[in-house]
Amino acid sequence: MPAEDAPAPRPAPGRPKDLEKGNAILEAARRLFTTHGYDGASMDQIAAEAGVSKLTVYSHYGDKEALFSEVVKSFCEQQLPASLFEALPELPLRERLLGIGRAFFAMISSPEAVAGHRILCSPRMAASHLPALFWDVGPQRVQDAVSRLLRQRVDAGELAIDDIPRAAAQFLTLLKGEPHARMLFGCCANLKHAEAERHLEATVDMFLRAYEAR
Amino acid sequence: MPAEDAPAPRPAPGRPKDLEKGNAILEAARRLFTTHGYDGASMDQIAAEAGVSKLTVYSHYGDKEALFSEVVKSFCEQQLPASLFEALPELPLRERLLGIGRAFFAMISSPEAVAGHRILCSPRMAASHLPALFWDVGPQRVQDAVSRLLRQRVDAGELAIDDIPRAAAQFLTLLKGEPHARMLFGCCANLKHAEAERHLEATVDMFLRAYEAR
DNA sequence: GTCTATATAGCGATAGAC
DNA sequence: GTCTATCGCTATATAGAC
Repeated sequence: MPAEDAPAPRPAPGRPKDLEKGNAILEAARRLFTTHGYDGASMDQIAAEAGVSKLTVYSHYGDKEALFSEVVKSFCEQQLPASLFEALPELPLRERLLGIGRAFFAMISSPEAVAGHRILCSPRMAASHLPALFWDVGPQRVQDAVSRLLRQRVDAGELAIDDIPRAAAQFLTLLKGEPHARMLFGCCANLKHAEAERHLEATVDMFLRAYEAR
Repeated sequence: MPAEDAPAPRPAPGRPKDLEKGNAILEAARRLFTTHGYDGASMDQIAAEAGVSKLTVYSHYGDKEALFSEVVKSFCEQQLPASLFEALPELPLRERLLGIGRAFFAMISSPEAVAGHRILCSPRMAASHLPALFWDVGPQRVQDAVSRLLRQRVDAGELAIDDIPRAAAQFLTLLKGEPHARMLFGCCANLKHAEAERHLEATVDMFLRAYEAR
């Protein structure tokens, strides 16, 4: 007997596949933006890659800039490694800094992160406030977390630092260093594992020579 | 007596105003590329700004990419401060590093240099070999010069450095630092003079604490 | 060698049928 | 809510007159 009174394979007749298609669009946009840049990824390509029509993209996200903004937002939320924000005072300082450095350097070295960096500081974004927004939810949060960690080690007498936020910025700047600059300019493929590890050790060693309590 | 045998107001009848117009095009291109980016500056605008026709631009430089390449080349040649490449061993080390830092930071902080950096690491340039070329004639040359200077001070017993090229890269990385990153992302106008000076001193002090011979 | 006018193509965004 | 077809605009690069 097919007399089911309300089988309702679609619970919400109004907008059945919204979320599904919305996520497909977001993923397609993330892929195409990171591989071809902002101008290089056309709304036609994004719609085709997501398997929907172009107007569906527009009805979900308004326009291209709003779609890109959503991509950046979701990207930042899933990128920051939790290990950066734990104190772990039981670990020796050098090991703790090496751990932070390893996670941070891996994060900024991923092809998607490099591509995102390139887009966000490109001339196309100069008039937008999105880069400044990204700075607050990305680099600034990391820097604050490192400042808190340094503060603890200073209080414990392990470090002698005058200006802690500046030292945190210096540490992160050194971690990026020449390898990250070369990646931005496309001068090299990713570092080999041994080279990256050598870079991390050299960074931590230099930082500790400058700031370790004598 | 007007009997000059070859007055020749035009020495080369074949192409009378070539160099003049060529330089006007180059200057117009430099201005528009640095203010509007690579894609943002159209060949129409460049031709109009230079006071010539668009076809003249094409006949002089071939296509847009070649024109941009010429702009980068001429820009690099006139940007590098000579003071970076002098040894000046009679100056105290800290003053010498501060001088280098001041010149280097001023160079990379100029609106044109920031705009150039943005363009050269933009996704639009990812497929080109121009960024790699720029790296060799720009950052790499500076880094080599700093390496030579550090080598002298190590030989003089003032510094204790294991890996000199890496230390040179660290010094330049620190000089760029957070301020330069913020400029790239458009998070701030130029630093005030006092802030920049404080940044330079903090950089040199940290570098010396890490590498000064004890 | 230089100019005006145009060919060709791609973009973001939208109107109307279902 | 979703799709096909198209508008309006701007770009690079080129053909033909002088």
